[in-house]
Amino acid sequence: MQPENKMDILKSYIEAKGLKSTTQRDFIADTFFRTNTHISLDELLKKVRRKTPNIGYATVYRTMKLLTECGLAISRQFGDGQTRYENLPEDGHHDHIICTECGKITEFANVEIEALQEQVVRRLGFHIQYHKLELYGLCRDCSAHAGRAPGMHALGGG
Amino acid sequence: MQPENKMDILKSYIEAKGLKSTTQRDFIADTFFRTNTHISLDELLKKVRRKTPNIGYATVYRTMKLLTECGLAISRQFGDGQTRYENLPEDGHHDHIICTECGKITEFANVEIEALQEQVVRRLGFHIQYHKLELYGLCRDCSAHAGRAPGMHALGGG
DNA sequence: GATCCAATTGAAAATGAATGTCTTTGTCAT
DNA sequence: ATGACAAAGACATTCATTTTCAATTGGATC
Repeated sequence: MQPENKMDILKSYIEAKGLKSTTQRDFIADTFFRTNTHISLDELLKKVRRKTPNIGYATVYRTMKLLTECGLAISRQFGDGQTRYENLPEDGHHDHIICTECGKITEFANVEIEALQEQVVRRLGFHIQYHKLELYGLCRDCSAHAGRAPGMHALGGG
Repeated sequence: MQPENKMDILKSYIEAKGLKSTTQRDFIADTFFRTNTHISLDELLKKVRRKTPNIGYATVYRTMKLLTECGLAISRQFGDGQTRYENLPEDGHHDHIICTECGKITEFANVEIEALQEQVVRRLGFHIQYHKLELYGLCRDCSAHAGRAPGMHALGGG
Protein backbone atom coordinates (compact mmCIF):
# COMPACT_ATOMS: atom_id res chain seq x y z
CA MET A 1 0.00 0.00 0.00
CA GLN A 2 1.30 3.46 -0.89
CA PRO A 3 1.67 6.26 1.67
CA GLU A 4 -1.04 8.22 -0.17
CA ASN A 5 -3.62 5.52 0.41
CA LYS A 6 -2.67 5.20 4.03
CA MET A 7 -3.00 8.94 4.34
CA ASP A 8 -6.55 8.66 3.01
CA ILE A 9 -7.39 5.95 5.51
CA LEU A 10 -6.04 8.13 8.28
CA LYS A 11 -8.07 11.12 7.09
CA SER A 12 -11.23 9.03 7.03
CA TYR A 13 -10.56 7.76 10.52
CA ILE A 14 -9.92 11.27 11.80
CA GLU A 15 -13.07 12.55 10.21
CA ALA A 16 -15.14 9.66 11.50
CA LYS A 17 -14.00 10.33 15.03
CA GLY A 18 -14.59 14.06 14.76
CA LEU A 19 -10.91 14.92 15.14
CA LYS A 20 -8.98 17.61 13.31
CA SER A 21 -6.15 17.20 10.89
CA THR A 22 -2.99 19.08 11.71
CA THR A 23 0.28 19.77 9.97
CA GLN A 24 2.31 18.01 12.64
CA ARG A 25 0.25 14.87 12.71
CA ASP A 26 0.14 14.60 8.95
CA PHE A 27 3.87 15.02 8.73
CA ILE A 28 4.60 12.46 11.44
CA ALA A 29 2.24 9.97 9.84
CA ASP A 30 3.74 10.52 6.41
CA THR A 31 7.25 10.10 7.77
CA PHE A 32 6.22 6.88 9.46
CA PHE A 33 4.51 5.54 6.35
CA ARG A 34 7.75 6.02 4.44
CA THR A 35 9.79 3.87 6.81
CA ASN A 36 10.01 0.14 6.36
CA THR A 37 11.83 -0.75 9.55
CA HIS A 38 10.58 -1.50 13.03
CA ILE A 39 11.03 2.02 14.27
CA SER A 40 11.02 3.20 17.87
CA LEU A 41 9.50 6.48 19.02
CA ASP A 42 12.93 7.98 19.55
CA GLU A 43 14.06 7.05 16.09
CA LEU A 44 10.88 8.38 14.53
CA LEU A 45 11.13 11.60 16.50
CA LYS A 46 14.69 12.08 15.31
CA LYS A 47 13.62 11.50 11.72
CA VAL A 48 10.72 13.92 12.03
CA ARG A 49 12.84 16.61 13.65
CA ARG A 50 15.27 16.64 10.77
CA LYS A 51 12.65 18.65 8.87
CA THR A 52 10.56 20.00 11.75
CA PRO A 53 12.85 20.51 14.74
CA ASN A 54 10.30 21.75 17.23
CA ILE A 55 7.94 18.79 17.27
CA GLY A 56 7.56 17.26 20.72
CA TYR A 57 7.92 13.70 21.85
CA ALA A 58 4.33 13.64 23.08
CA THR A 59 2.98 14.55 19.67
CA VAL A 60 4.80 11.68 18.02
CA TYR A 61 3.63 9.42 20.81
CA ARG A 62 0.03 10.47 20.37
CA THR A 63 0.18 10.16 16.62
CA MET A 64 1.53 6.64 16.82
CA LYS A 65 -1.15 5.75 19.31
CA LEU A 66 -3.73 6.99 16.83
CA LEU A 67 -2.16 5.08 13.95
CA THR A 68 -2.11 1.94 16.05
CA GLU A 69 -5.77 2.46 16.91
CA CYS A 70 -6.86 2.69 13.31
CA GLY A 71 -4.73 -0.27 12.31
CA LEU A 72 -2.20 1.60 10.18
CA ALA A 73 0.63 0.83 12.57
CA ILE A 74 1.41 -2.22 14.65
CA SER A 75 3.16 -1.83 17.99
CA ARG A 76 5.60 -4.50 19.03
CA GLN A 77 7.84 -5.28 21.96
CA PHE A 78 10.86 -7.37 21.18
CA GLY A 79 12.13 -7.38 24.74
CA ASP A 80 14.71 -4.61 24.60
CA GLY A 81 12.44 -2.31 26.58
CA GLN A 82 11.38 -0.17 23.66
CA THR A 83 8.10 -0.28 21.81
CA ARG A 84 8.63 -0.44 18.08
CA TYR A 85 6.15 0.44 15.36
CA GLU A 86 5.72 -1.37 12.14
CA ASN A 87 3.83 -0.36 9.03
CA LEU A 88 0.67 -2.20 8.08
CA PRO A 89 2.16 -5.09 6.10
CA GLU A 90 1.53 -4.98 2.34
CA ASP A 91 1.50 -8.70 1.80
CA GLY A 92 -0.41 -9.94 4.77
CA HIS A 93 0.84 -11.21 8.07
CA HIS A 94 4.43 -12.07 8.86
CA ASP A 95 6.51 -12.97 11.89
CA HIS A 96 9.97 -12.09 13.12
CA ILE A 97 13.38 -13.50 13.80
CA ILE A 98 15.50 -11.39 16.10
CA CYS A 99 19.24 -11.79 16.37
CA THR A 100 20.18 -11.82 20.05
CA GLU A 101 23.68 -10.64 19.22
CA CYS A 102 23.29 -7.69 16.83
CA GLY A 103 19.56 -7.03 17.28
CA LYS A 104 18.76 -7.33 13.59
CA ILE A 105 15.12 -8.08 12.89
CA THR A 106 14.19 -10.28 9.93
CA GLU A 107 10.66 -10.94 8.75
CA PHE A 108 9.27 -14.17 7.45
CA ALA A 109 5.92 -15.73 6.66
CA ASN A 110 4.80 -19.31 6.74
CA VAL A 111 1.30 -20.41 5.87
CA GLU A 112 1.58 -23.85 7.41
CA ILE A 113 2.47 -22.46 10.82
CA GLU A 114 -0.52 -20.15 10.64
CA ALA A 115 -2.81 -23.03 9.77
CA LEU A 116 -1.56 -25.14 12.65
CA GLN A 117 -2.10 -22.26 15.03
CA GLU A 118 -5.70 -21.98 13.88
CA GLN A 119 -6.22 -25.66 14.64
CA VAL A 120 -4.74 -25.44 18.11
CA VAL A 121 -6.78 -22.40 18.99
CA ARG A 122 -10.05 -23.87 17.80
CA ARG A 123 -9.38 -27.03 19.75
CA LEU A 124 -9.03 -24.99 22.94
CA GLY A 125 -12.24 -23.10 22.36
CA PHE A 126 -10.53 -19.79 21.69
CA HIS A 127 -11.54 -17.29 19.08
CA ILE A 128 -8.25 -15.96 17.69
CA GLN A 129 -7.75 -12.26 17.00
CA TYR A 130 -4.05 -12.03 16.25
CA HIS A 131 -0.78 -13.61 17.22
CA LYS A 132 2.90 -13.01 17.69
CA LEU A 133 5.61 -15.44 16.78
CA GLU A 134 9.14 -14.38 17.55
CA LEU A 135 12.18 -16.55 17.03
CA TYR A 136 15.36 -15.53 18.77
CA GLY A 137 18.81 -16.69 17.76
CA LEU A 138 22.00 -15.82 15.95
CA CYS A 139 21.85 -14.50 12.43
CA ARG A 140 24.18 -15.83 9.76
CA ASP A 141 26.78 -13.13 10.34
CA CYS A 142 26.80 -13.43 14.11
CA SER A 143 26.87 -17.23 13.94
CA ALA A 144 30.01 -16.93 11.82
CA HIS A 145 32.07 -15.05 14.36
CA ALA A 146 30.46 -16.55 17.43
CA GLY A 147 32.25 -17.82 20.53
CA ARG A 148 32.67 -14.48 22.25
CA ALA A 149 30.71 -13.20 25.20
CA PRO A 150 27.15 -12.70 23.94
CA GLY A 151 25.62 -9.26 24.13
CA MET A 152 21.97 -10.29 24.54
CA HIS A 153 20.03 -7.55 22.82
CA ALA A 154 16.78 -9.18 23.78
CA LEU A 155 15.72 -11.06 26.86
CA GLY A 156 13.05 -13.59 27.61
CA GLY A 157 12.90 -17.34 27.55
CA GLY A 158 11.07 -20.10 25.87
CA MET B 1 9.85 -31.11 38.71
CA GLN B 2 9.28 -30.72 42.45
CA PRO B 3 10.22 -27.58 44.37
CA GLU B 4 12.82 -29.60 46.31
CA ASN B 5 14.72 -30.48 43.15
CA LYS B 6 14.60 -26.91 41.93
CA MET B 7 15.91 -25.82 45.30
CA ASP B 8 18.85 -28.17 44.81
CA ILE B 9 19.56 -26.78 41.38
CA LEU B 10 19.49 -23.29 42.81
CA LYS B 11 21.85 -24.26 45.63
CA SER B 12 24.27 -25.75 43.13
CA TYR B 13 24.13 -22.63 41.00
CA ILE B 14 24.71 -20.41 44.00
CA GLU B 15 27.62 -22.51 45.11
CA ALA B 16 29.14 -22.63 41.65
CA LYS B 17 29.06 -18.85 41.40
CA GLY B 18 30.50 -18.38 44.88
CA LEU B 19 27.34 -16.75 46.19
CA LYS B 20 25.80 -17.21 49.60
CA SER B 21 22.49 -18.73 50.50
CA THR B 22 20.12 -16.67 52.59
CA THR B 23 16.82 -17.17 54.32
CA GLN B 24 15.07 -14.49 52.27
CA ARG B 25 16.27 -15.72 48.92
CA ASP B 26 15.42 -19.30 49.74
CA PHE B 27 11.97 -18.30 50.85
CA ILE B 28 11.30 -16.17 47.78
CA ALA B 29 12.53 -18.96 45.51
CA ASP B 30 10.46 -21.55 47.32
CA THR B 31 7.38 -19.35 47.14
CA PHE B 32 7.93 -18.87 43.44
CA PHE B 33 8.49 -22.59 42.80
CA ARG B 34 5.13 -23.29 44.40
CA THR B 35 3.21 -21.02 42.04
CA ASN B 36 1.98 -22.29 38.74
CA THR B 37 0.78 -19.03 37.27
CA HIS B 38 2.60 -16.37 35.31
CA ILE B 39 3.34 -14.22 38.29
CA SER B 40 4.49 -10.61 38.30
CA LEU B 41 7.02 -9.16 40.73
CA ASP B 42 4.31 -7.29 42.59
CA GLU B 43 2.18 -10.38 42.96
CA LEU B 44 5.13 -12.44 44.12
CA LEU B 45 6.17 -9.75 46.57
CA LYS B 46 2.66 -9.69 47.99
CA LYS B 47 2.66 -13.47 48.34
CA VAL B 48 6.06 -13.46 50.03
CA ARG B 49 5.11 -10.68 52.41
CA ARG B 50 2.14 -12.61 53.72
CA LYS B 51 4.63 -14.67 55.71
CA THR B 52 7.61 -12.34 55.77
CA PRO B 53 6.31 -8.76 55.75
CA ASN B 54 9.62 -6.94 55.75
CA ILE B 55 11.09 -8.27 52.50
CA GLY B 56 11.89 -5.56 49.97
CA TYR B 57 10.95 -5.25 46.34
CA ALA B 58 14.58 -5.19 45.29
CA THR B 59 15.28 -8.51 46.93
CA VAL B 60 12.46 -10.19 45.08
CA TYR B 61 13.64 -8.52 41.92
CA ARG B 62 17.20 -9.73 42.39
CA THR B 63 16.10 -13.23 43.29
CA MET B 64 13.99 -13.53 40.16
CA LYS B 65 16.86 -12.22 38.10
CA LEU B 66 19.02 -14.95 39.59
CA LEU B 67 16.41 -17.63 38.95
CA THR B 68 16.07 -16.45 35.38
CA GLU B 69 19.84 -16.58 34.97
CA CYS B 70 20.08 -20.16 36.08
CA GLY B 71 17.12 -21.21 33.97
CA LEU B 72 14.71 -21.98 36.81
CA ALA B 73 12.42 -19.13 35.84
CA ILE B 74 11.42 -17.71 32.50
CA SER B 75 10.62 -14.03 32.16
CA ARG B 76 7.89 -13.03 29.78
CA GLN B 77 6.23 -9.87 28.56
CA PHE B 78 2.69 -10.25 27.39
CA GLY B 79 2.25 -6.61 26.52
CA ASP B 80 0.52 -5.31 29.63
CA GLY B 81 3.70 -3.53 30.71
CA GLN B 82 4.64 -5.97 33.43
CA THR B 83 7.26 -8.67 33.31
CA ARG B 84 5.86 -12.00 34.41
CA TYR B 85 7.78 -15.02 35.63
CA GLU B 86 6.99 -18.59 34.84
CA ASN B 87 8.30 -21.76 36.41
CA LEU B 88 10.62 -23.99 34.42
CA PRO B 89 8.10 -26.12 32.54
CA GLU B 90 7.91 -29.76 33.68
CA ASP B 91 7.04 -31.20 30.33
CA GLY B 92 9.23 -29.23 27.98
CA HIS B 93 8.45 -26.14 26.01
CA HIS B 94 5.00 -24.67 25.60
CA ASP B 95 3.40 -21.53 24.21
CA HIS B 96 0.57 -19.27 25.30
CA ILE B 97 -2.89 -18.15 24.40
CA ILE B 98 -3.93 -14.92 26.06
CA CYS B 99 -7.53 -13.82 26.29
CA THR B 100 -7.74 -10.16 25.30
CA GLU B 101 -10.91 -9.74 27.32
CA CYS B 102 -10.25 -11.31 30.73
CA GLY B 103 -6.46 -11.67 30.51
CA LYS B 104 -6.49 -15.39 31.21
CA ILE B 105 -3.34 -17.16 30.04
CA THR B 106 -3.60 -20.71 28.72
CA GLU B 107 -0.65 -22.89 27.83
CA PHE B 108 -0.36 -25.27 24.94
CA ALA B 109 2.27 -27.26 23.13
CA ASN B 110 2.48 -28.38 19.53
CA VAL B 111 5.37 -30.35 18.14
CA GLU B 112 4.55 -29.71 14.50
CA ILE B 113 4.68 -25.96 14.91
CA GLU B 114 8.06 -26.28 16.58
CA ALA B 115 9.36 -28.41 13.73
CA LEU B 116 8.19 -25.94 11.11
CA GLN B 117 9.85 -23.12 12.97
CA GLU B 118 13.12 -25.01 12.91
CA GLN B 119 12.86 -25.37 9.15
CA VAL B 120 12.13 -21.70 8.57
CA VAL B 121 15.00 -20.62 10.75
CA ARG B 122 17.51 -22.92 9.14
CA ARG B 123 16.47 -21.73 5.72
CA LEU B 124 17.21 -18.14 6.71
CA GLY B 125 20.64 -19.02 8.05
CA PHE B 126 19.70 -18.35 11.65
CA HIS B 127 20.81 -20.42 14.60
CA ILE B 128 17.78 -20.55 16.89
CA GLN B 129 18.11 -20.10 20.64
CA TYR B 130 14.52 -19.84 21.78
CA HIS B 131 11.18 -18.54 20.64
CA LYS B 132 7.92 -17.04 21.75
CA LEU B 133 4.57 -17.81 20.26
CA GLU B 134 1.63 -15.95 21.65
CA LEU B 135 -1.90 -16.22 20.35
CA TYR B 136 -4.35 -13.53 21.36
CA GLY B 137 -8.08 -13.89 21.23
CA LEU B 138 -11.25 -14.53 23.17
CA CYS B 139 -11.45 -17.55 25.45
CA ARG B 140 -14.51 -19.77 25.46
CA ASP B 141 -16.19 -17.87 28.27
CA CYS B 142 -15.56 -14.43 26.84
CA SER B 143 -16.62 -15.55 23.37
CA ALA B 144 -19.92 -16.65 24.88
CA HIS B 145 -20.92 -13.27 26.24
CA ALA B 146 -19.19 -11.18 23.61
CA GLY B 147 -20.60 -8.17 21.85
CA ARG B 148 -19.77 -5.60 24.50
CA ALA B 149 -17.02 -3.02 24.38
CA PRO B 150 -13.78 -5.00 24.54
CA GLY B 151 -11.39 -4.33 27.38
CA MET B 152 -8.10 -5.16 25.65
CA HIS B 153 -5.89 -6.49 28.40
CA ALA B 154 -2.99 -6.86 26.02
CA LEU B 155 -1.83 -4.78 23.12
CA GLY B 156 0.16 -5.45 20.00
CA GLY B 157 -0.79 -6.52 16.55
CA GLY B 158 -0.03 -9.21 14.09
C1' DG C 1 -12.69 37.50 6.85
C1' DA C 2 -13.88 37.41 11.89
C1' DT C 3 -15.40 34.52 15.72
C1' DC C 4 -16.07 30.71 18.62
C1' DC C 5 -15.30 26.03 20.37
C1' DA C 6 -13.07 21.95 20.64
C1' DA C 7 -9.08 19.45 19.45
C1' DT C 8 -4.08 19.77 19.32
C1' DT C 9 0.38 21.05 20.53
C1' DG C 10 4.65 21.27 23.24
C1' DA C 11 6.90 21.68 27.59
C1' DA C 12 7.03 19.93 31.74
C1' DA C 13 5.55 17.01 35.24
C1' DA C 14 3.83 12.51 36.62
C1' DT C 15 3.79 7.72 36.39
C1' DG C 16 5.37 3.11 36.84
C1' DA C 17 8.48 -0.54 36.22
C1' DA C 18 13.18 -1.78 36.42
C1' DT C 19 17.68 -1.11 38.15
C1' DG C 20 21.48 1.05 40.85
C1' DT C 21 23.49 2.86 45.27
C1' DC C 22 24.70 2.61 49.86
C1' DT C 23 24.72 1.29 54.64
C1' DT C 24 23.76 -2.37 57.61
C1' DT C 25 23.28 -7.18 58.26
C1' DG C 26 24.16 -12.06 57.59
C1' DT C 27 26.87 -16.04 55.91
C1' DC C 28 30.61 -18.92 55.92
C1' DA C 29 35.40 -20.33 55.84
C1' DT C 30 39.13 -20.02 58.82
C1' DA D 1 34.85 -15.91 67.35
C1' DT D 2 36.10 -13.06 63.53
C1' DG D 3 37.02 -11.12 59.24
C1' DA D 4 35.91 -10.84 54.33
C1' DC D 5 32.52 -10.30 51.37
C1' DA D 6 27.80 -11.23 49.51
C1' DA D 7 23.02 -9.93 50.39
C1' DA D 8 19.26 -7.31 52.35
C1' DG D 9 16.55 -3.35 52.64
C1' DA D 10 15.63 1.40 52.03
C1' DC D 11 15.98 4.70 48.96
C1' DA D 12 17.32 7.07 44.78
C1' DT D 13 17.77 6.93 39.90
C1' DT D 14 16.91 5.74 35.29
C1' DC D 15 14.17 5.17 31.40
C1' DA D 16 10.20 4.77 28.57
C1' DT D 17 5.73 6.08 28.56
C1' DT D 18 1.68 8.80 29.69
C1' DT D 19 -0.76 12.78 31.51
C1' DT D 20 -1.44 17.68 32.57
C1' DC D 21 -2.14 22.27 31.27
C1' DA D 22 -1.72 26.74 29.17
C1' DA D 23 -1.35 28.42 24.66
C1' DT D 24 -2.34 27.58 19.86
C1' DT D 25 -4.71 26.05 15.82
C1' DG D 26 -8.33 24.03 12.69
C1' DG D 27 -12.46 24.50 10.72
C1' DA D 28 -17.35 25.25 11.01
C1' DT D 29 -20.35 29.11 11.29
C1' DC D 30 -21.70 33.77 10.98
